[in-house]
Amino acid sequence: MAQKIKLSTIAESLGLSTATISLALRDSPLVANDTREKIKEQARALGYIYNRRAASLRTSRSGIIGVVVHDIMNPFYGEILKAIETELDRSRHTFILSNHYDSVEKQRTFIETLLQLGGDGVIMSPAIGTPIEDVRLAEQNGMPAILVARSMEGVDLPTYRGDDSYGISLATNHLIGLGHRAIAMIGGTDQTSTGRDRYQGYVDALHRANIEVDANLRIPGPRTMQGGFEAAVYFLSLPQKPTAAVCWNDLVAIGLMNGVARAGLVPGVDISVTGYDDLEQASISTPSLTTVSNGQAEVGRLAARALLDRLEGSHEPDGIHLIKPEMRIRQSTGLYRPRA
Amino acid sequence: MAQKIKLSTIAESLGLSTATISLALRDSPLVANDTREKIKEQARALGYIYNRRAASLRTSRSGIIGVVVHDIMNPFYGEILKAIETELDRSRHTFILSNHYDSVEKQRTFIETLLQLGGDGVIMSPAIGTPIEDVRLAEQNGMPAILVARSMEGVDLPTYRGDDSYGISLATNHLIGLGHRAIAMIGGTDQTSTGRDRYQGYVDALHRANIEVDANLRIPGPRTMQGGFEAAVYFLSLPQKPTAAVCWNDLVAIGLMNGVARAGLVPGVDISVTGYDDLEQASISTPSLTTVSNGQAEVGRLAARALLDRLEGSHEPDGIHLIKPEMRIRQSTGLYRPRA
DNA sequence: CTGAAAGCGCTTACAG
DNA sequence: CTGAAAGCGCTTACAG
Repeated sequence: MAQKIKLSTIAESLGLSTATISLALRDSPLVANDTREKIKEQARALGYIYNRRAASLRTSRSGIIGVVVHDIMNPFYGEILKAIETELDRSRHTFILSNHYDSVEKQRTFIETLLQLGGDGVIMSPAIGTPIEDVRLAEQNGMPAILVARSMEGVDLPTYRGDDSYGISLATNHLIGLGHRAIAMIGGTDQTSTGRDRYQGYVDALHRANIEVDANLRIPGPRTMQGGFEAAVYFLSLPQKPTAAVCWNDLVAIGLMNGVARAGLVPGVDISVTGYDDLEQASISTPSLTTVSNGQAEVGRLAARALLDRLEGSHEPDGIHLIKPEMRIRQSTGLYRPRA
Repeated sequence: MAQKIKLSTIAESLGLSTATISLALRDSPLVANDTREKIKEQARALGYIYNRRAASLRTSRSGIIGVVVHDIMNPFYGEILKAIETELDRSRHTFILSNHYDSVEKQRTFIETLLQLGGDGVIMSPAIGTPIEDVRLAEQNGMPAILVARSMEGVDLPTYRGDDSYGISLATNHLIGLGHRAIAMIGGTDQTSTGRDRYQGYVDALHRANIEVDANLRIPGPRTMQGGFEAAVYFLSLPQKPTAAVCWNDLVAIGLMNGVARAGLVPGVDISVTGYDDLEQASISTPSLTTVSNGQAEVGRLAARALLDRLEGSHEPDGIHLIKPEMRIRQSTGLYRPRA
């Protein structure tokens, strides 16, 4: 590797000062047009690489934004990230990504690393059990935080997520409308706000239809395709003989349908199944999945915008911003028919 | 936010010099045990945050490693990334991730950003059409590059990927062994080394079995579940009435099976389908997918190790390191039976 | 075992 | 419109 090119290299080669070079490269109107062009030309010719660390040490702005979610391999988060990426790209921010796999430790390490790098802000879907201090750590060191997909009690941060309780009630009502009565709820956990809200939405919908809530019809836990697949056997063996399942998300629903099919029953005919999220693969599963659109793209876009606005000084109101979910009716749900 | 705590803050509060503080925090043996403990204690008490930008400006090592692949939402890359993450985590490196979506521009912007941040190295799955200069740009500025999943002609970089030609021949031979003769190849592109190698492996396997290669049985393009799903109609309408399909990857295969099922045929019985990659979802699709394990985890792990080794000065040999693929036989392939 | 001083490569008032 | 100088917060020889 050749001699390192820096501002002073360019300055000397042109007989100017580093101040002028610096200003020119950042398109300051303080530099004459001719000079600016000459400087940019020379920078290109020499293969100059801007040293952001030096700049950011001086300005205390790094252009780095951190994003930490449960698992980027989960397409639900993937779709949120894609929207965030699109939004940040156009503002020339670099984003640093991490999974926390619901480990509070891993999440804290990430926040600390981000602070060390001088991150300008962080978008997070907080890990289960995140202590308030960990979020405060960011804020107190001048790094604003925005929450996505999950809320946190006791902090007043801008939070963008779907209206889970309403969304799950759409799915539950849809099944009730088709004549189902023994409706199981599969997946999710009480440890997240999302989990509690969805279960509550399901319970409320049943109540409104005067259907007794049977706690044994709740199968908590599964959040993945594998989880849904494995839950199928247990689901089918329930003595209540449920004819429908409200699933935690599309992955669980698709896994469950595969499990049901493997057991010789036909999903959408013998067993009605709803998903949640409306992932890209929901419409092409077999049968195509009736689900609830959860507005991931909107969540990501709004969260990124909110953070960028904050960095520019304009202060969006704090608190929870709920995205309205929408029903997507496809082939995985059908009229009630009793189990053989 | 309170007063910024820096080394000198700690130094003054303890009546020591910043040099001592710096050494103590990094566990230098030059500092007495008692002093070190006192310093660490005080750093914690004051809520000191290490400024990596300042340190890296001085040492010209940032602890940042960049990773750029086609699309992190594709589980194939997701599995590679997960392995890289695991490996880098234990060496306390931060990794910056980006998709290039096969845009050479986006990829170059990423490399430039990484250089500006003083990245220590980069792991990349090069975008289609990547010019050699873009990779050289990294190397010439002291940022070693490692390639994964795709090779590049004309550069002598360490490259980790599966043996595609051999892998696809395993799948093709398996179908031939079941009695299939009209075997289509669905998906992929001649624009990547992987695409060319896989097609070649398929052609070679047919030749070896004295089966004439029919160019019309190749349906290039699809790389996603959606793509496989959409290809199903065309595939089923081919006048050669193929009874089997070697798919570009698991996603295409699963999409195709869904499309085949939607058309009223039974995948694994009427139409045999093989995938590639052995993603987690391959074993739980309906029917479970016969596929080729592509060693993603191994690719990611080895690539990360190779980069870390290089950063520590030991020089692994350059060139292509092929991971041996393995056949996974499941339910999506069955004995030949003529199409109705 | 600890300290004083220089320097990493920028940007930003301040002069002119 | 351009330049000289200070300083961002570290680390690293060099002294003692």
